[in-house]
Amino acid sequence: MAKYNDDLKQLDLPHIDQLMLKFWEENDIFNKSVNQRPVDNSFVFYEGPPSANGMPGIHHVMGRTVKDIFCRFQTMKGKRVERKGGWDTHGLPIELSVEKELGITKEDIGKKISVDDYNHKCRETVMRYKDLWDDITRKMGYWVDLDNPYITFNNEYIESVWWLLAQLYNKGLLYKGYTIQPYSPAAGTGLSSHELNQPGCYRDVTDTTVVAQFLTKPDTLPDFLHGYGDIFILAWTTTPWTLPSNTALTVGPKIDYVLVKTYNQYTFKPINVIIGKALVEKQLAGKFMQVETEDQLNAYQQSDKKIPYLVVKEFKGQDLIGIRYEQLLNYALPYDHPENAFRVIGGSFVTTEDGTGIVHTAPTFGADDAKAAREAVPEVPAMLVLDEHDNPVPLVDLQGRFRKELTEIGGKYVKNEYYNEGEAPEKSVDVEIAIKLKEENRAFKVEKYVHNYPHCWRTDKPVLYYPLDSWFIRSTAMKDKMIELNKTINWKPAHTGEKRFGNWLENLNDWNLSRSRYWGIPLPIWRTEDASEEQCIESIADLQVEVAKANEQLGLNQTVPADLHRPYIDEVILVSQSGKPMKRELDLIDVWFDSGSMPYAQWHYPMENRDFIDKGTTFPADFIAEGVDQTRGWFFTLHAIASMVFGSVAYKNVVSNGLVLDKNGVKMSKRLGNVIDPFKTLEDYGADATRWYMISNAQPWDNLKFDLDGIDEVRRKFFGTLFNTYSFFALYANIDKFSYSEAVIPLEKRQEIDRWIISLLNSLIKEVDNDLANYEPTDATRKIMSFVDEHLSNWYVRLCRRRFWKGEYSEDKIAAYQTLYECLTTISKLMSPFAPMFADWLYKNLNEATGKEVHISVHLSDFPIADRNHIDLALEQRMDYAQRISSLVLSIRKKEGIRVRQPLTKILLPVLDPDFIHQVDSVRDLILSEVNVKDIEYITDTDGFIRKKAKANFKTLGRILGKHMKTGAQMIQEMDQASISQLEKTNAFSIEIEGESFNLTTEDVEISFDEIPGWQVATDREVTVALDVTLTEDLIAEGLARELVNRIQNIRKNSDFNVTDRIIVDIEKNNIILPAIEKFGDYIRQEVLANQININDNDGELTEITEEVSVKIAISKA
RNA sequence: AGUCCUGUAGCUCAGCUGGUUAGAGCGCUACACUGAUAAUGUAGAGGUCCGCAGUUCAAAUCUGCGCAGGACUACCA
Repeated sequence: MAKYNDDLKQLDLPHIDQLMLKFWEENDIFNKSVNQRPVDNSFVFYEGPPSANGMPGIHHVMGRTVKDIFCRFQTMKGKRVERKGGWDTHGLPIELSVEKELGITKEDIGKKISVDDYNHKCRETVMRYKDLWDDITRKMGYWVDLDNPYITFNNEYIESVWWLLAQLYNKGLLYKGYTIQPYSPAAGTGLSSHELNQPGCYRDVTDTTVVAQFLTKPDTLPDFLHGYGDIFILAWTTTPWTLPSNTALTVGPKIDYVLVKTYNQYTFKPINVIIGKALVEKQLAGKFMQVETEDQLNAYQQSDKKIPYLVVKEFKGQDLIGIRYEQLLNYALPYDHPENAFRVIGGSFVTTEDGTGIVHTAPTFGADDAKAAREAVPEVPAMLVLDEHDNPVPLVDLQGRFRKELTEIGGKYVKNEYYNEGEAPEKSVDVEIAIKLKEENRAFKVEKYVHNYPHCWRTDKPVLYYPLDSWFIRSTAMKDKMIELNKTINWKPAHTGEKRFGNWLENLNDWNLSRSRYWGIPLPIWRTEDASEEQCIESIADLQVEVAKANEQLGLNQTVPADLHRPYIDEVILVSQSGKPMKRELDLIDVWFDSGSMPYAQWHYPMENRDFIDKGTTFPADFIAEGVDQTRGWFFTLHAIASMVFGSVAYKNVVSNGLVLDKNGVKMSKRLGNVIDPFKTLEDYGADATRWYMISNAQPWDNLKFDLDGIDEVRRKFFGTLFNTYSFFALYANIDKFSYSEAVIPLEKRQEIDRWIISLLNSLIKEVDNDLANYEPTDATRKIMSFVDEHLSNWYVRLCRRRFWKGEYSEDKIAAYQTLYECLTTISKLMSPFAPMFADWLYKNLNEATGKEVHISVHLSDFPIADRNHIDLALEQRMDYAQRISSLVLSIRKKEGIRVRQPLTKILLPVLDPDFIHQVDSVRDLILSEVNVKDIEYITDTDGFIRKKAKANFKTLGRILGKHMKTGAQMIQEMDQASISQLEKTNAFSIEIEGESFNLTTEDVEISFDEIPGWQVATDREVTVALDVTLTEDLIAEGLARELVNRIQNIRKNSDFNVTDRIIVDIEKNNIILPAIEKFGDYIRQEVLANQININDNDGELTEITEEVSVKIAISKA
């Protein structure tokens, strides 16, 4: 017969990994596991594409473990779970690494290196670490189809993306518009936030700053500001060149402001100014001096050293909203709704940290400004004027120069840094504007100020925040739909979806799609030069038609390029309806759009596989999982595209997992040298222990403090225990040749303990199934661990050991084998999603010996189904009693210093509830053998023998007693024995508090045992145990007999006897132990498999039996 | 700066809708067990449940304000 594999003498997880990986590959288990499930019963999973441009880290092992668990689980539940791998291949990191490698900068592209060569280099680089990725994927046991991955740079992929963009375009959701972006005039390009975050970009610079006085229009002032004459609002700026573009002032609605009477320090004219209350002292410092009366104020002379000021009024920002003011520098007016400009509006971003608490707002040059202006009702227009072609433009051109509208400063650069060396004027425009304002009594204060300002990493010159032309997706138009759809998604954890993602959707901005780069998906929009006509291409076929049309009408000879990337695609010229040539908009699209398109583009939808999406076979996903950092990344782009193009969610369940930190909770970084090498970890500890540790230690969405010692603990505690249990089983099953060939012994014919562990096992199946269905992997692992360790190993196996090694191959023995076998195979299935290798090793070892199931791998088997009929909660409860009673008895023994091998006569169990006796009686024998006591006696008549005590049940009483709770609890605590008896008998007791009477029932009072005079007592919640510790001669002899058995067994073991060898024992004569041999000789012989015991002198080992007695014992084979 | 998360024993974590001795594992200390043995059991020590205030008869749990750590987003007149 087939034997249970016992090759491994001790647990070696990395070795098991190797065995299983080889087995899986040779037998194509992954594909089989997918293909054996029906096509029409799919569980859709999307793989978020990693970039193979970087090395895989330990956090990838974490993320992929989460994915793998649920995919494997659903597979075992009968679902077909296709797992198409994918690679993210575009984007800035790839460009940067190529540039670094070639030693070039962006400026060199098209000069030192052609765009063509550059893109080729990107294409090569992007898969640099693919082998390492494939390797880690395999070694960690992550099942994903790496043979047919989607790759975002493939033409098919790009074509699908184009189609999606065209859908958006056709719905009017794609538009070209302005947004305020960091812009480098010297380089003539916008900068991404990534580029701004390069080291050294933010630098301290000294700028001329102005606190300007904006003159309010009296008829728009609120009543409380009437009667003071001219009132100015003070606003501070570090960029005076933006003042001509001012169209609003922003206040914080909740901020306190004051009206201050004082004098202008440059013109000495009396003025009234509005300023943030918290900033009065800061702005009116130095030359200024606070006074208390009008007289003191009026007494001011120009020659005085200090300028007095008087605070006359206080109010909230809210009260200022709506005030209109005269334009500060009237070079130009906004072309659009100029009547809505020059007002006070509210904004939440206003602080009183510095400045005046009122923000000069120039929507053309500040993102916050633009936002506040847009949100105001009515909208505040930006300072845009119409150029020669009637296009709206800001007052500063793309080179960073003022437009001609600004007369005397027109044509000048807004920053002196933008001039070529030696050409900068003495006075910057900032200074010129400051002087002008001073002269016009519009400057409250002008001073130099040092602040941190971003610089372009290519030109070293300051960045301008500038409205740039970009292509946008009008996601705001679909905001409500996205919010509504989001509510149907099951987020793990929920708050990531409700709060983090929900808030993000609430505050959604239009999606800036444009990137001025080279390596990415080109925007498929062609335009005429005057932008009057344009076309969005939705497929290669579409492009072919248009190219042919253009060739014909424009007399060209173009073909559709074989590669849809730049620069080839840029050379294609199309023709407009009116016959004009159209060129492609040079932008690439945001790489995030690439990855958000994967549900469709991975199948080259809709050019192929239309049904996959249209019939819902692969859309939406049932499940996706990535790091929380993808909330606004992949999770969003998937959601946005699905919502906008298909009106659907892209995924129904999403797990966002946390970060993997080092063991001290510090982020892993190369610099700190605390990075964990995933390859080495897997090699040292094996994939299963690593995976199990990661999942069981913390919920996936909590950050994981990764500690290698934790993996080792999991290995010892869980895998070690399970391995030992299996080894134990295999050892005896091989001896007895148990191969599950006998008929299944019905549960009712098995022992109580068998039914108990089977009951627990079925409860466990139910729980684990439930947890996995609800994306709660951590709970599931913890429950499996607790079952294996606490119940299976430390109770079932421990108590049943004798059944396996003792006696004939009886029905009871077979029942034990069947029971343990069932537990082990079931555990192998339950754990297989988490620990696929060990689980399969275990399953195969068991199944190959019995041939019970047809599957050659656990991963081809079905997930166990809990059998309700096998769950017996009463049984589970009484076994719990048994465990607790045993534990209490052992603790009394310990306290009394009585060894477990010393038998005792009886346990006393006080009983409150007749059912308790019944329950304990069924597990009586287990308890007695476990604690080596001969009998259990129940005490029901407690009066006078056992004292009871009463304690309030706060939960029920709280409602009845309310504020009298404290007094009531005290009174119940003090109930005497008679009162307790009365309550028990009549189920009624009344107490009186402050004249009020309350009727209590037994439900309101918890009664427990206090003490049994003269006995050793231990209590665990409602269970109380007393132990009779009297020793008789017989008991002592029996105890010694057991000591002898133990010593002889040790000698057997040390002498390397086989478990089945019969022996002869020689024991030196000793009067103390003689009674033990006389009275319990049979017992001893039976236990140690001795044919005879001789009392004689022998040259055996001197062996200590008790502290007082040592005798020589020799054994030999019979 | 905003949004969100986390804060319980030396360490890693449980603690459901508020209920009175706040738990587990590891580690530590002591003892025991020994045909699962590079295992195992029992016991012990170890906690201002981040702080403060509030709601309540009752707060680790609910509310507010802070503090510390982290993530994301935005970058500031």
